[in-house]
Amino acid sequence: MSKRTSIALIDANNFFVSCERLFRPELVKRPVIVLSSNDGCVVSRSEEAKALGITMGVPYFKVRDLCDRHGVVAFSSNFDLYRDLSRRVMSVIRRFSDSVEVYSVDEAFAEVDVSPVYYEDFAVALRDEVMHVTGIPVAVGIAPTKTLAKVATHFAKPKRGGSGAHVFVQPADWLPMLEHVSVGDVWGVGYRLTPKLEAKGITTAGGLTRQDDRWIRKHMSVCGLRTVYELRGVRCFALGEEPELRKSLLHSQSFGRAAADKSTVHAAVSYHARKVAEVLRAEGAQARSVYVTIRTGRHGRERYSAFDGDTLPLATNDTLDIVGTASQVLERIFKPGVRYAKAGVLVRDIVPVGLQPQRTLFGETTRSRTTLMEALDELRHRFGDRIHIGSEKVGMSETEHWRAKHDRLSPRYTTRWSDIRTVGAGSA
DNA sequence: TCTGGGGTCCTAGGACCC
DNA sequence: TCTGGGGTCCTAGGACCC
Repeated sequence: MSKRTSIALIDANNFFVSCERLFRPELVKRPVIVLSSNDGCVVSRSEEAKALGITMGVPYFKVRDLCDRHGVVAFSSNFDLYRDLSRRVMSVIRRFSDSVEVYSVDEAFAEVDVSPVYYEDFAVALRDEVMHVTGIPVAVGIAPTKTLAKVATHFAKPKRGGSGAHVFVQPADWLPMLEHVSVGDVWGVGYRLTPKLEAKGITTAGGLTRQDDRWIRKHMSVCGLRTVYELRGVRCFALGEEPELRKSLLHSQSFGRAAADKSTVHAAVSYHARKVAEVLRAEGAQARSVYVTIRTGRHGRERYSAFDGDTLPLATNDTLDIVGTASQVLERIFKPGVRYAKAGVLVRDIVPVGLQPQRTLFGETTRSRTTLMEALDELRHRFGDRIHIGSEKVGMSETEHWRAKHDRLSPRYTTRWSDIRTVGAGSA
């Protein structure tokens, strides 16, 4: 007898806002938003903020007046806090399932290993336990495929009148619901395909399931075909296995102010290269290809962007190697007279440490600096991100004006001793 | 003045080889 | 010298996700 399992999707409600509210309970029921890096765009909104018409991804400056008028509380992104709370939510989910795929900071898929008659109970218990342990509200959807689990979660959300749990077992459960899902809301149908589908008269997820396979394959590639199969209940996307080694790693940031001088851009590139090396070491990985990306703002009259890289003879996670390579690439692609607004460093061809000989043809060994890097990492853990390399500094008088602004940052309540909240007990 | 950061996969086309 | 099929590998670009 084959046991049919289903997939649960656990999705935190307005995650970043929920994290901020956890430590500022007086903000519950008030409009709250969280901004992206550089306080650029709105990336998370409370229901009250959504009701004011603040849309996802809107530039903050466009809604600042509206926010001021309605007393909307705006936070800069506090990723240390969100990452830590995410970790706690995921650990609760793992108590409910042996097979969990962390899909993003605020979402996870989990295998549901109970009989379908208990799906509803499972979803409700999971929702309540996450709330009880972490204080983060989540919605749980259960269905035979990932794409349908996304739809189920959609209907579980409080803003759609859901209770935080929604379950699809039979096609009769989901087929009528698909008529009420816009085709653009389907997981895997983005802003490019949506107008094409609508032009063909396909406006809902239900319409998509009735479409001819050959037409889908031709116009949406195999990716689209898989999505359509999943909506019909045929599983095409397996639950993610072990966290494989990542394929690429990017560290980048928009500048607080645009910069034209090479030393400033070089400082930013050096910083991102160092951060990339640190992440590689933390993950026990090395990379062979180092790329640099620099560009102007995307909205001004002046537009320039460049992306290029070098491949090293040996994979490395050494800060000085990666910074040095990135600096050489920057020399090639830097164009004088351009006002740059963003820089980043990306590495590819990532392998686990120890998978290659530590010696080149010429007998150079990369081992010699390993101890130095270990010492740097140790210093960083003890004293924070204060150890820089020389090229990150622009000059004595120059402030680091490429660094992003985050004027509305909340304290790092859970990851920094100095930011831990003090709670008074007894007399007030 | 002010528009994020970090990923994945697929496909077409070119280089190169037999 | 020219022609051509067929395979592999790499890369850039497109589309999607959060």
